[in-house]
Amino acid sequence: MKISLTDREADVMQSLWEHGASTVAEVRERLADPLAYTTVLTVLRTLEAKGYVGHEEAGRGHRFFASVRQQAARKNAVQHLTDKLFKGSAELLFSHLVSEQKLSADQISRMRQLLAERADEEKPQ
Amino acid sequence: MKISLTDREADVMQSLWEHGASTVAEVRERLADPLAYTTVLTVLRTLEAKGYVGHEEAGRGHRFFASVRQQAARKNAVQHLTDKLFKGSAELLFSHLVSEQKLSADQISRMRQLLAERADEEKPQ
DNA sequence: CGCCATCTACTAGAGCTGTAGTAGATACTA
DNA sequence: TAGTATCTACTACAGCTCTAGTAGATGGCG
Repeated sequence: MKISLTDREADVMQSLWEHGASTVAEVRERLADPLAYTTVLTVLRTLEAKGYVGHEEAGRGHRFFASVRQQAARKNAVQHLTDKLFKGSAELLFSHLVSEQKLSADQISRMRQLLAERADEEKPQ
Repeated sequence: MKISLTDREADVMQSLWEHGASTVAEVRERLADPLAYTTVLTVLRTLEAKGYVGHEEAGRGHRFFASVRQQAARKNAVQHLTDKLFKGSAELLFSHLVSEQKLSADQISRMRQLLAERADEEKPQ
């Protein structure tokens, strides 16, 4: 499944991924920007129409929940970025990250650790 | 300067970054999708209005050129993605890349190399 | 019971994106 | 020079994004 989120949709999905099934009011409270109640509802409806969110009855109102995993959305977005600006090369994106982002020594060492583990998996003995 | 490109704009910019100053016809030929001449021109005009592209007279027509660097556009895009889907953490994006993208042993070793160099710079002795 | 708060559904409108047509200028070509 | 190709400028329009208002249902409170 192809997942593509607009900026605002990403904000809302983030809220659902982090806090689980939520009412409109709850999502709204958590958003950094002050939006009208109906605005948040509209975004949720759009997300539902796209199939990324579902809802269940909950007393007076609805409770919305993410029906796609964050991992999947991330993967799609990274793929898209890679295609559009890094000629489809994840490695290019990677080296951009390493050279452009200001990384602390700690971060670098954690990344090296990750890669080392990864390399071990690839080539067990 | 904040750079934000739509999908189609990114295609066009890519063409300019790769091949340097170009006429509309040249850009058009290079695009993967078959677009009308005027469509390409419109995109270039939009890019110019946004300040990402400039042009100079060239005989009968114009020759357009990128006036922002690819590096800058990439940085902006990565930053945006990081903010929207990775809670602002470049490290999180990184570990996603390592664990989700299918990387060859070669790629992993090149990445490790990169990080090793980087680590040396951080902590010279 | 009548009022107020809360909620969803529907509607709306401005701005951006993507694509392209038409008009008019210009230049090459027979 | 008349015709054709090429180019830019201007206009257009559908679809998406973002935001929010209005109407109408429903439930709690005094």
